[in-house]
Amino acid sequence: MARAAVTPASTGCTAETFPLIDKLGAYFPLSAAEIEALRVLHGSKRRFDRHRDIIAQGHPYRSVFILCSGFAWRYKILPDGKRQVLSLGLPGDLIGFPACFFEKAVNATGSLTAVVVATVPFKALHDLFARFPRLGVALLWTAAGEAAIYGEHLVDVGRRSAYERLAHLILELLVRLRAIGLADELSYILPLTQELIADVLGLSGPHVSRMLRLLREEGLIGLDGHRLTVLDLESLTLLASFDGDYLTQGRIPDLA
Amino acid sequence: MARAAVTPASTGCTAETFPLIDKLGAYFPLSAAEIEALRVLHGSKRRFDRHRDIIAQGHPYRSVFILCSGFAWRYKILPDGKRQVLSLGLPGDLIGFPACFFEKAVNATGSLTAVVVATVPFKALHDLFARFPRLGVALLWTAAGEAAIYGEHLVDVGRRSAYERLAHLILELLVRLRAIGLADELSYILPLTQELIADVLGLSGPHVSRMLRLLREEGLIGLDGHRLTVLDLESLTLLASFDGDYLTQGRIPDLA
DNA sequence: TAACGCTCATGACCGGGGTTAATACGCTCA
DNA sequence: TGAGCGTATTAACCCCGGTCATGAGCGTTA
Repeated sequence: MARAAVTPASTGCTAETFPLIDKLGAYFPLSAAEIEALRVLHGSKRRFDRHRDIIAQGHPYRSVFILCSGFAWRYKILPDGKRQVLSLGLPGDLIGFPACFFEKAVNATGSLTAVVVATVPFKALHDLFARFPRLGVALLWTAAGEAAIYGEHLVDVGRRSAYERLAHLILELLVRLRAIGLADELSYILPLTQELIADVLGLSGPHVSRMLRLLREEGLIGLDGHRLTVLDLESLTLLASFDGDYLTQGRIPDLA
Repeated sequence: MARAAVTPASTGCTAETFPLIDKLGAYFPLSAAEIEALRVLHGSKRRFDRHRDIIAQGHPYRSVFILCSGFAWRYKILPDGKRQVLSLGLPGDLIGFPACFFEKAVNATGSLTAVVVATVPFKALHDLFARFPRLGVALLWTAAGEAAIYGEHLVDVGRRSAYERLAHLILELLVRLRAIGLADELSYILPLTQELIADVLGLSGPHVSRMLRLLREEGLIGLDGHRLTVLDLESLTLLASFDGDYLTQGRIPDLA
């Protein structure tokens, strides 16, 4: 399944596609009316350059954003300057959750690359639920998927060694990027700097560098610029105790 | 606001109350029909002794559980035996999420104390959404609250020292338990063993013991058996860089 | 009352990973 | 072509917190 190399510039779909619809459609077959309603939801699009705040901590938001293209991150900065990345947003992900449910956003969300987001007023979301309850369930389903990812990240940071964490993140990104057509069978453009990887995994920059070198020396991965290639999937999977089930959200409850 | 001492045996409401309804009602005023529907949802109750699995990892579930009384935890055990607690369930919390959206539960959920749970078939939840879309939004709201808690836990484990983590957890539990009437102004019965605290915070048992001693020696907390008392709220808050906003989910979107 | 198990306490040891700093390697932009 | 910045690499040092071990306290069961 060879694909043309994905350049960092084209991280995601174009502004004309609807990755969220693709994603929900994979959960259960959408009716024409549902698809149309979701399209309408994408009405007002907005572009951000890289390294901008889409959601600023402490500000009020009455909207959710659908990430149409590009990468985003949710993060928190502590008073002493330490930073922790809470989640990585890929095209098709909903961002602005949970911020929209709070008086003031508890976390900031920013663009990692240039991004296009569709702004969905909370009210529109609520109306959508009223008209298409199945879509409400579907959104709960995506929230469940995110919760599962959080869980693995907690295990990473709490109980895995730096070496294992890195292996786990590499595999998680491989699976997630592959699901949206942004990775080849065994390789992808790493959309993160080492500094950011460190803040995802609760490590320091230099240590990420050390562990990446080790993974290279052990022949588990190849790294050429930002192009990462998994060389020994089996060893990496074992090392990280990686079980991709939490990412392949295959369950289809009886909504017929 | 003095309350009778809460003994570990009576952790939560009786089987006749509906803490989830109280919780949602605090979000926005529920109609009589909505309350009635939620009551019906509590139809089939089930009791578990302490230290049982309510949800076993790898098994399929087509239900959500409302925790009516007692404490629960969601956890993951790694192949090498290490354990990480992913979340703590208090009365009024929904458990079985995200398990019910997966073919096989990705995490296990167990009872910490004796518990009473109401079993809610996924189908019933879906029907509820169809009839009362506002309740669907309300459930998304509770999911948002959980997501915020996860975020803080990630920051804890990733970027705070053991001492700070402990302070943060103590304050989080104070606020959460107070919200459901299970804590006094500044003290509560700690529903966890030190071993479990360690697995929540990504630490070792002995180190939790050391840090608790330090907190006591510094005069920040008192600990008599399992009764924990916050002696210096201000210092503790500063130390943990604790901002309870993420727990007081006060936002009421326009659902009128 | 003794035996058992669970939980907590505390000490000795040491290793993983943080910190700091210096250097090198590209980019982009003049 | 070089200045300047962001990013990656590598080394020296050392501390936080894990591991292992021992023992105490205490409730439960026989």
